[in-house]
Amino acid sequence: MKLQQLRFFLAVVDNGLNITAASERLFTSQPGVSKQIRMLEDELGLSLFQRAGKSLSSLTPAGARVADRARVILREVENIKQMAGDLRGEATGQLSIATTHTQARYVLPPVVAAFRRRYPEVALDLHQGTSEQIAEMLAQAKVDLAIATGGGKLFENILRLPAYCWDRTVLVPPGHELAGGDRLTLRDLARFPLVTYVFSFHGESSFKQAFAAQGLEPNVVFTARDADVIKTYVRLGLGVGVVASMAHDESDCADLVALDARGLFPRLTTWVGFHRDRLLRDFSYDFIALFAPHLNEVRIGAALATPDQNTLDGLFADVDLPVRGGCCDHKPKIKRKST
Amino acid sequence: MKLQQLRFFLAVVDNGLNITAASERLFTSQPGVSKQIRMLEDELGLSLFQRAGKSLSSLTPAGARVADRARVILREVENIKQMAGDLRGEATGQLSIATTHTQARYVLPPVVAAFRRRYPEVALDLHQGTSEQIAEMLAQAKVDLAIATGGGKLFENILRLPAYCWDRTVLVPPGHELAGGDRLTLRDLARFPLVTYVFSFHGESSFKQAFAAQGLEPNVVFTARDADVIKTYVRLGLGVGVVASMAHDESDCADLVALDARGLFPRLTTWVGFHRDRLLRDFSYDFIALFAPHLNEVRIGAALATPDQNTLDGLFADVDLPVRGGCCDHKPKIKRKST
DNA sequence: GATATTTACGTCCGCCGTAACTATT
DNA sequence: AATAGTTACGGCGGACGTAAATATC
Repeated sequence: MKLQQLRFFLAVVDNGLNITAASERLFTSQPGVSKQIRMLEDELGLSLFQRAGKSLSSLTPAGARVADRARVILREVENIKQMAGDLRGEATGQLSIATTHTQARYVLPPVVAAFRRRYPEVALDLHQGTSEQIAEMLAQAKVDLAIATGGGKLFENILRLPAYCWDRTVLVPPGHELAGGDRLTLRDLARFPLVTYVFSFHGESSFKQAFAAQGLEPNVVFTARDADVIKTYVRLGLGVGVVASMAHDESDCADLVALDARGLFPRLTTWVGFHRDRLLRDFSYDFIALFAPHLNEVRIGAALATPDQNTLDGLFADVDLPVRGGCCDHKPKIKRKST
Repeated sequence: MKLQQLRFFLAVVDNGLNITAASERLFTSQPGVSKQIRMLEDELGLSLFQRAGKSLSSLTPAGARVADRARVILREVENIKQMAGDLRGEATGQLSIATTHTQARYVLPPVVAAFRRRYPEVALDLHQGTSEQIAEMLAQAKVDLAIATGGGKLFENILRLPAYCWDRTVLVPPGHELAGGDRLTLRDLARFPLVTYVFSFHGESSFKQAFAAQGLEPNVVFTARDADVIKTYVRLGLGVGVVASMAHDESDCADLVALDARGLFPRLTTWVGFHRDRLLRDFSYDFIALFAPHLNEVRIGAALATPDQNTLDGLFADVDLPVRGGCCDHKPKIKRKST
């Protein structure tokens, strides 16, 4: 058994059982892939694929089990290579991060800037996408880290570490009836056409739930993937904007009025996540620490030692997660232990 | 990186950093091993060994970490091969078991006989040794299963499944003062010279503790590794024998009197254990089930899913472990659930 | 007929083993 | 001197790529 045989085999599995596609991704010839797979099958003495004539129609049960094990092997090979880079003391390499527009546009810029200063030799790839796309990229190991909010079942086998919390902020044009009024209520909001994020599977559904809990039905007239688009339409007077608190910054103050919506909607937690079994480069952990200083080596080590995501909360009991918002950022602080 | 390079590397590590010894074990030439290791080091860009001139003096920290990962890889390769044997539906192969004399001589014979009837094509290797030797063989993956009693820290990373319980039996020659007397006490035993097992690190120390708890000091005049030797000396009138209850069978009744020692010493549990991460052949699980019928696929699966040996007890809460003794064997039974 | 896989075959890299050499005791 | 490891080198197997054949749609 050769590592290459396993690599070829998995490439075929991951490319819809298409040997030609797999060979192209592997930058090798198609007959070579075909042959190595036959040789692997011969050595193991079993068929990995169900064949319909010449083409592969499906994985056999045996093939599926071999594929699972093969993934472990190739992951560990990858881990050794990553480790070697760190042990050589090199600060070169690549760090790929999947995240949402809000993070990439409003939260990560200073983090990325600091990271690039510290690691000028590391190529940083920021992949932007929906929760589903982020989960997909992480599952396929196309990215090292994910930074997102909510997500529930999408992120199985992913270690998610809480980074910070945020609320929503309501944006209206200057002079709008809601501007300068009393403390905002959901009832107020329900009276106006709303402009907010596209509803995805993840936490955003809490938007509608908050209204429903008070017997209200929000009048959402327009949704967009990112806050910049939402703001544009709010400026046009199309409606009242509801965005993530981080998405409101000083530059908006000129022509938009931000209203505090804390308490109206449930507070959300943005996390940074990665595959439990994939070893990250040292600089990746540094990136995480730059992004969320409480996520230091010790805490991440403890989190990795916790087998289950659900029992992880206790680890962060002593951390007062920072709450981020355009005008009220504050640094994370560690709770004093109650005596 | 090639699997062979990892294999060569680990062989050197496991042979006292002696390349020649490693090459012999690998049935290949010494320069080949030397070269492949250099190539692995070149590819990873780091030294795996600390070299003193030409010879290897120690593993570098990097080498140690690579070795750990490499072991995972080769173990998974091994697992794939084992799995292939099962998936082919073959009932051929090898099953190596490390165990103690008592098990091999008194407990396993009927199990082995039944196993051999069912799997005539499987070569069964029984390796007999002390607890320490058994732990060693299991740790080095020289055996698939271990069957032993006690052992505490010796068996880290080993999944130990309780198989049955046993007490000690006291053996005396016919006509001995203790024969036919009242219920035996430790005080009685302490009055006579005793013949029992060699004290090892494991549960046997409970022997002395039982006496010490009553302020008694046993007079052990002779110790042996196995019950047959002990019986021989008891027959010679050298002293009173204290053996595992399984070690007394009908053939002894002619010239030895067995006295029930239940309650005098703590009850011991014999377990069957194997490496958590090593995949066993199907017939190995069948062997376990033959040995301890309550250790069926479901329970072993549940035990494998339990990350920690210490939290494993709950899994067997509903099992009434059989107690084995020369004259009072009984089958395991499942406790009725209390309503 | 277009697409996809296997078979066939020639090239070349790289692994292996022998032999000679070097360092260490 | 004996033991252990590296360097040198020739043989050979096997991996790869091109080209042709074959099966599938």
